[in-house]
Amino acid sequence: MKISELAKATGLSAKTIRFYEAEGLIPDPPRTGSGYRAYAGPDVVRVGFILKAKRLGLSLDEIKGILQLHDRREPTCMHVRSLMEEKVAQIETVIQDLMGFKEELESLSHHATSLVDCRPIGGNICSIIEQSGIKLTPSSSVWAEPLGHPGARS
Amino acid sequence: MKISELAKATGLSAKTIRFYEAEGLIPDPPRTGSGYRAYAGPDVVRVGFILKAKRLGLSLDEIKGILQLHDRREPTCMHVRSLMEEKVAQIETVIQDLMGFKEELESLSHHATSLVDCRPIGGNICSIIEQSGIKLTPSSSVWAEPLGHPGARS
DNA sequence: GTAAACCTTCCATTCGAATGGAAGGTCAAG
DNA sequence: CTTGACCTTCCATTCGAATGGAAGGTTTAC
Repeated sequence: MKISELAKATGLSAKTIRFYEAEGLIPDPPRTGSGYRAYAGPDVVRVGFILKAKRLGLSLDEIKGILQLHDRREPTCMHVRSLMEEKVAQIETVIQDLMGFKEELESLSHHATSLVDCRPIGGNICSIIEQSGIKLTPSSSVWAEPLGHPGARS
Repeated sequence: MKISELAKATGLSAKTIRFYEAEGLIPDPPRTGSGYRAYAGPDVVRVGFILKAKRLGLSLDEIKGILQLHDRREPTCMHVRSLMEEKVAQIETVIQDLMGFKEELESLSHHATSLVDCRPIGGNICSIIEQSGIKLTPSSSVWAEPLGHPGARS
C-alpha cells in the first residue's frame, strides 16, 4: 500500500499522513527499494483511530499520548476515560458561558431595536456596543480558548 | 499621552496598541518632536470600543469594518445589529452541537464503565474510542471553527 | 554625566493542524 | 523513450491575535 492508497482509504491527503508521521502519531513505515512508504492493514486501523479520536475532540497531542501507551502495551482505557470526562466538563463550562453570552447579545439586540436614534451618542462610536453591560474587568473574551482545541480547521 | 499611558488606561500593552495601529484599527497618531506617539481622549474611547466589541465576539476584522463605517461618518448600527444577530445564530448552532456531542461523550463514558475487559479488542487500539458511534462521514470535528473566532488567546 | 525607564522600527515566533510548492527520483503505459 | 502520475525531501505559509527581542534613540532623575 503506497501513501496515496492509505490516503484514499482514510480520506486524508498524503501530505497529512506524512505530517502525522512527522508528529509521531504513525510509526515510520518500511520502505520499498525506491524509498516509497509501504503501508499495511494496521496502519489503516491506526489512522482510523486517530480520526475518530480527533472527532471526539482530542488534540493530536492527546491522541499521541494514547498511542504511546498503546505502543508500550500499557492499558489505555483509564487514561482515555479521564480525558473524556475532562472534555465533558469543559464542554459544560463552554455551554454555560455561551448561553449566558447569548442572553447578553440578545438583550443588546433588543435594546438596539428600541433605540430611536441609531447613531453614536456623545463622543462614542456605536451605542449598541458601548451602551452594553459588557465588562472589561478580567480582559479576555468568552471565546477565549474553549477546549484547548483552538484553531481546529477541519 | 504616550503609548504606555494609553496602554495603562486601556489595560493593553504598548505592543498591542502598535499592533492595532498597524492593523488599521487605530489611526496613526500625531508624533512628538522625537517621534513618540501622542494620544488623546478619543483614542482611549476608540480602544475601549475595540475591547468591548472584542468581548462581544467580534473579530478584529469585523471591528475594523465598523470603525471604517464610523470614520466615513456612515451609520454603523444596522451593520452592527446584523453582525450581532449572526453571532447569536452561530452561538445557537454551537450550543446545539456541543450538547449533542456531550451526550455522545457521556454515553461513551458510561459504556466504558461497564466494559469488563478494558483492553484493545481484536486489532484495534482503544475500544472506548473505536466502539463509539462516531461517524467519520463528513470529516471534520464538532469543534471545527465555531465562530470565525478560532485561536482567541486573551 | 550616566543609568534607568521609556520610546522607535523591524523581524521572528507562538499556538495547532495542516497545506503549498519547489526540485528531483521512479514507475507504468503507449 | 517520453509523458504523466506518482513518490521523495525540505522549507515556507496559512489563520488570528498578538508577543519576543534586537538595535538603537530620548527623556528623566539623581
